[in-house]
Amino acid sequence: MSTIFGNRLKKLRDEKQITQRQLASILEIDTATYCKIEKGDRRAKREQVLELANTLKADIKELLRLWSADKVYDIVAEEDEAAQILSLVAENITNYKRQKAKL
Amino acid sequence: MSTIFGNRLKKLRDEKQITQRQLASILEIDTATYCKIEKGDRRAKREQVLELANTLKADIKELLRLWSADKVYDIVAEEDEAAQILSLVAENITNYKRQKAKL
DNA sequence: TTATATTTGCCAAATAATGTCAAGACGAAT
DNA sequence: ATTCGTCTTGACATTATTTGGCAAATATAA
Repeated sequence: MSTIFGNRLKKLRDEKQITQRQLASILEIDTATYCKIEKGDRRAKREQVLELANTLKADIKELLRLWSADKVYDIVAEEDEAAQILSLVAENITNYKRQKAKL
Repeated sequence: MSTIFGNRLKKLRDEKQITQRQLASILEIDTATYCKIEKGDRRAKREQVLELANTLKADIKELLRLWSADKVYDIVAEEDEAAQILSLVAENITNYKRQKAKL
């Protein structure tokens, strides 16, 4: 699994000098689970991302972006035309927005 | 759910004048299930995509691309910074490839 | 209407994801 | 070398999500 989010999380945690145990406690999960989130073995829940951003005084939008990126990465990394898939999706998103705006 | 793949599938099927029932039979699934795949209510399995491409004489890579795109779309469509997420992933893919090439 | 094709809702089975526990590994002391 | 605290890993139970089938409903033709 991808660790775009986890790596950032660890960096933030190191900067703030907080232990995994402390964060785990705030999220009300086992330290093992938190560890896995940081290592990319488990996915954080959306609400947990918000809680983490809050606790670490980090940019919520940035963390959510990284968190989503991990999910996307895991899907396209397995495909050989990853870049093309991404632009295809970008296209569709744009079209959808354009359509929505027209209404 | 997204229908990038399903729409293409229907188009191909219409062109070839094949019924859902026929395709369902080839995939060895219920027609209802096939219907859902086309409508985007169910996700086809990877092997089913291959089988479909084969049966419809369509470009396997194209179908796989659309199929993956659906999965990605569903993830980023919920986020407000979808485009940024996509480019972030594209970046990471590139970096990874570059790293891999260096070895 | 009658026949065929497509679609929907609901349920059970299969699969995947999440979390905990217990045990192990690593470092920095002492 | 042992102790202490932190971090990591693996196996397992629990939960959530996904999948497929059945039956009924709704089109679409003929």
